[in-house]
Amino acid sequence: MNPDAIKRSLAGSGLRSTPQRYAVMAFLMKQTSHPTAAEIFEAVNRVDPRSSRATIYNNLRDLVQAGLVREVAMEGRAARFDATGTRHHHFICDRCGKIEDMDWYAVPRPAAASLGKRVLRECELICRGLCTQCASRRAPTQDSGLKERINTWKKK
Amino acid sequence: MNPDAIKRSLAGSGLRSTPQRYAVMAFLMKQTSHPTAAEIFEAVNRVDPRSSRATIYNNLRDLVQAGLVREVAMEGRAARFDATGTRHHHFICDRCGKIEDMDWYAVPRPAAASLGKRVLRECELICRGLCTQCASRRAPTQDSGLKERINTWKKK
DNA sequence: ACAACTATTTAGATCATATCTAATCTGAAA
DNA sequence: TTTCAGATTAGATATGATCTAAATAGTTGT
Repeated sequence: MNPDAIKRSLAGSGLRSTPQRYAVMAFLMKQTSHPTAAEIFEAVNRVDPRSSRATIYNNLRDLVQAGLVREVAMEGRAARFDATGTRHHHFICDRCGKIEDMDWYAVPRPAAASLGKRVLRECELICRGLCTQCASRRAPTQDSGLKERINTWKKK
Repeated sequence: MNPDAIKRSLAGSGLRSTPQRYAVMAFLMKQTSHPTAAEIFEAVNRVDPRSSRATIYNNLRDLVQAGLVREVAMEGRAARFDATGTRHHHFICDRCGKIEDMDWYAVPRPAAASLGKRVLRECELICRGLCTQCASRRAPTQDSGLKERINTWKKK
C-alpha cells in the first residue's frame, strides 16, 4: 500500500496524518505477525525515534476505534494488533501464545431469536491449539515452558 | 450441582478439594454472568473470608488448566471466567464490556489444508455488538461512556 | 492416631501492561 | 499566515497478574 492510500484512509476516518500515526499504521500493514504495543513501539522508533509510549497507545486506540486496526486480547499476555486489510480468523497457540491468521470463511450467525434485542456487529472465530512449530516439538518454544522446567528442577 | 459432585470433579483433575478452591468453583458454577478475578475474590470472601488474592489467581489458573473453567480475555479490561458446564458461544458488548452466553451451535472448522500441521483443540465464536441494554439507550451504561461525556464536557 | 510428604495458602513485594496528566506542539482549514 | 482543535510528550499513576518464601493443611502409609 502506498503512502497516499494510507493517508487517505486515515483522513477518511477523521484522523490527521501525523508522522507518528502514519508510522504505526504503515508498520502494521506490512506486518504479517501480530505485534504487541511494546513491539510496535520499538519497531517504529527504531526507524524514527519520535513516538512516546503514550502516543503508540493513543494511536492504537484511535485506529481500533476507526476500524482500521484490530485488537486481539490475550489471556495473561499483552494484547496484539493487526491492520484489518483482509478478513481472516485467528489461531492462537496454547503453548507459545503466537497468533496466526487463518483463511477467512463465512461463519453462521446466531439465530435472530437467540440474539433478541442485541445488535450484532461481527462474529469472529478464535481457534486454539498448537501451532506448527509447537506441535512438532516436545518442549514449548517460549517462556511458559522455561518456567515449567525451572519449577520441576527446583523441586529436586 | 451438589457439593460432592464438585469435589469429585476436582479430584478427577488431580486437584485437592480445599475450602478456598471449592468456594471458587461453587461460586462460578452458580453464576450466570462472567465475573472477573477481583469480583470472585470479593464474592468468595464475603461468605468466608479465607482466600487471599494470590489463592484466587492460583485456583483460577489451576481450574482453567484442568478444563473446568474457561477464561475469556478482554481488550483493555480484566479477564473474565466461567465454569464450562454447558457449551456456549460468547457475546461481548462493545460499549459496556459485559459478556453474555449465546446458545451453542456447531461452527464449521477450518479446512485441513488451511490448518497444515497445526493441532486444533477448539473453535469458539466471539460475537460483538451492543447488548440489549446498551442497544436501547443512547448513553453507555458504564465507564467508557462516562469518560466520553467528561471529555466532551471538559473541552467546553 | 501419628508421622511424613507434598500440595496449597498467605501477605506483601514485584512485575507487566495500560492509562492519565497537564504542558506543549502541529497539521491543515480558512 | 493565522488559528486552534487535534496530537504528542515524559513521567506519574492505575490496574491486573504473578512471584516469593514461609506457614499451613490435605492426604497417604503405618
